[in-house]
Amino acid sequence: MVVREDGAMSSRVTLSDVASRAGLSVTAASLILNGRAGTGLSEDAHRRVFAAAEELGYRPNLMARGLRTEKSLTIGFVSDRVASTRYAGPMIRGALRAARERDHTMFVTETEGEPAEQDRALEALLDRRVDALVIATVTGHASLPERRPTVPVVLLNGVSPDGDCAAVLPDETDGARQAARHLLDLGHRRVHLLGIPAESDLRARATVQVRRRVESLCSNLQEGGAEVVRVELDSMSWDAESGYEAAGRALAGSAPVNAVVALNDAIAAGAYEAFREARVSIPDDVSIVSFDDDEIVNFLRPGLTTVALPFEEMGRRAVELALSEVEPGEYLEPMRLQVRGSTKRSA
Amino acid sequence: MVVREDGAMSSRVTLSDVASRAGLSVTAASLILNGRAGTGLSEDAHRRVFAAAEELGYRPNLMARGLRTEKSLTIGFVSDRVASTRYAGPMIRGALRAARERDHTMFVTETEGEPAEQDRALEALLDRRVDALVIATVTGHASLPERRPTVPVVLLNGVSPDGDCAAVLPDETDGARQAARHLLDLGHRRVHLLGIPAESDLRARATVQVRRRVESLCSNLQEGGAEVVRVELDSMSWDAESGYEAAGRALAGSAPVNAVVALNDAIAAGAYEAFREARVSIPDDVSIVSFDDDEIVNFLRPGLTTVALPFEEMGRRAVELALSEVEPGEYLEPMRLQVRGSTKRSA
DNA sequence: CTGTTAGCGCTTTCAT
DNA sequence: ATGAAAGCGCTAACAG
Repeated sequence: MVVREDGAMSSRVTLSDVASRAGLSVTAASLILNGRAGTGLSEDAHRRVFAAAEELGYRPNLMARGLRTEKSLTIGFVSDRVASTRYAGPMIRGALRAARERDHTMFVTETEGEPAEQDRALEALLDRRVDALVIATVTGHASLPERRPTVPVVLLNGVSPDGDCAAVLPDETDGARQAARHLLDLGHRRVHLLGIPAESDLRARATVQVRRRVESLCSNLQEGGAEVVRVELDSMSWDAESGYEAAGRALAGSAPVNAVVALNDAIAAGAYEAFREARVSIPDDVSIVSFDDDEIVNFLRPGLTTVALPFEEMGRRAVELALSEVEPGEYLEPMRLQVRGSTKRSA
Repeated sequence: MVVREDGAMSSRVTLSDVASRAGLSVTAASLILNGRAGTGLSEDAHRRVFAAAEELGYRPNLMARGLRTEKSLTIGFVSDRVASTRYAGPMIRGALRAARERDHTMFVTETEGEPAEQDRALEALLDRRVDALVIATVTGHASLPERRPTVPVVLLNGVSPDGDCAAVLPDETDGARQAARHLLDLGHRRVHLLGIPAESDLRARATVQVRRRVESLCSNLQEGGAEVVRVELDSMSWDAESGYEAAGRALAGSAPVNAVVALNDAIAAGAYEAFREARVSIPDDVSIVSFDDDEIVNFLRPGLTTVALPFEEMGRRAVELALSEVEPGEYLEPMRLQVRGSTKRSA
């Protein structure tokens, strides 16, 4: 078929090349290279096969193997905009690490939020016989295709409408508890919540993550005896612009602003700006804690105390669960409070 | 083999299922579904095959096809830390889009800068018979394995030591020219360069991109009749911290600071902070232009005028080149000056 | 202890 | 105008 032994015209070394060089059948070579136990093949045969494989630089053709074994050693990672946003990196990194540790390679696709794109992506992945699927979302709203894939599926940072799918989520309830506890421990008894969605939005549009964050924040602060001042946002988007605006409104309000929980880091960044302009010092005049531990906090002075989203661990977890064909249900990953310079004991 | 026709126990619909339902041979079914021209198969046969495929929900097994055709319709994307950094998103996104348009699915791997990891990743990808490889770097230093892969390879944002490989790079020379031109056009005749590497570093450690950026900046400014003040960084890293420090040093220097080029956005962000503290107004007292158009510029006020790195286009380009088996050489992607509020006509 | 044989699902000559 | 048969590279019964 192909001129071998000297590289000339050789396309790629195949198992039968190894076998013939070792003077054995392909079967024997296969058994030995796959370390199959209980096949009484001689020590010598082992040596010869390994030597031949080594010398020839043999590498198995995983498409061929997969065709036979029904295992491709690949996993599919489908995301809405994960590859694009700041949040994305850590999720993908965690997933990649977990996949690599298990000798799997990961396909990454991005659907840009289009459900039709998601269907296409899933088809493409299934056509390539991925062993498992991770469906990630940054918006928090996951959707599954009508016809359920035949391979294990794990949702990453989102829940399925029907909930009959494994879903990896941050433990927002506990994360928010930590934020509340932190301010209470510092002696604060009045807390402005920056970026609370309107009640109607909270019920209708907010993700379950946000809902839990808000609820846990309120209940923990109130139980701790603190007054809670809700400051809603003008726009629905949690960005620096609206954080700036909301903080300004808070300062103009009747209740003095001494402690603030920003619903995410971008809002906090905007609030920093507003406080600076108003000559309100962080943390002397006001303590501020927020959520995410976004990369942008590196640009804030003083350092922002924030509850980190455990995206990397989540990504890793999702792959682990997917490859172990786990049962449906929620898998919560702990959030961790990062204490930095923006919070201080109440005067 | 498998009970079909009613879904019970069926693993997945195969081409022979389609063929038998259409009352034809697999050959015919294959020919028809692949739209092979010149095979005089009847109109009716076509109809029956398409109908059968549709009804059964047939999807080809791409591993099987690939085994036969030696084409996997996949491409491998190997990166040092692309999936983790802010720069990464756009590169991956561009690559993903280009791949999708060409019906390819993309494997993504991350080597975390370890050469050994890169070798492992390349092996894994080659074992899965990717049709092409894109090797991306954010550090700008690409390295290729000893034994060159047999599939087309394109370097993304890096050059190979030996240069005998296609490489996609930003057109730094022209980007820097635009930045210089912009300040000159605004009437500035003294420009502080923030973040210039020391001469020795520039020669030894800097990437070709940085070298071109610096050289083009200097030569264009000088040709335009401007005085150039080089402000080096304390540390080698281009971050906000060192930008802050360097800007402070510039202000303390003898030459008044009226126009600044920061070598990247992070440095610019640090400079913003230093200027603010020194009560130096941007853009009234000082104009500032930088490079990258990083996401962080969203948090800066006034908006930062910056020369955008065309990462998305570069990612797209790399995939396009890889799939068209292009020749070695440099492929430059144009950079674009984004004018925002940080630059103003010289007083 | 080792080899023969039969596929995995697909494409592709080559016959008919 | 259609089908039989071979084979991509691998694994896994089943015989010797």
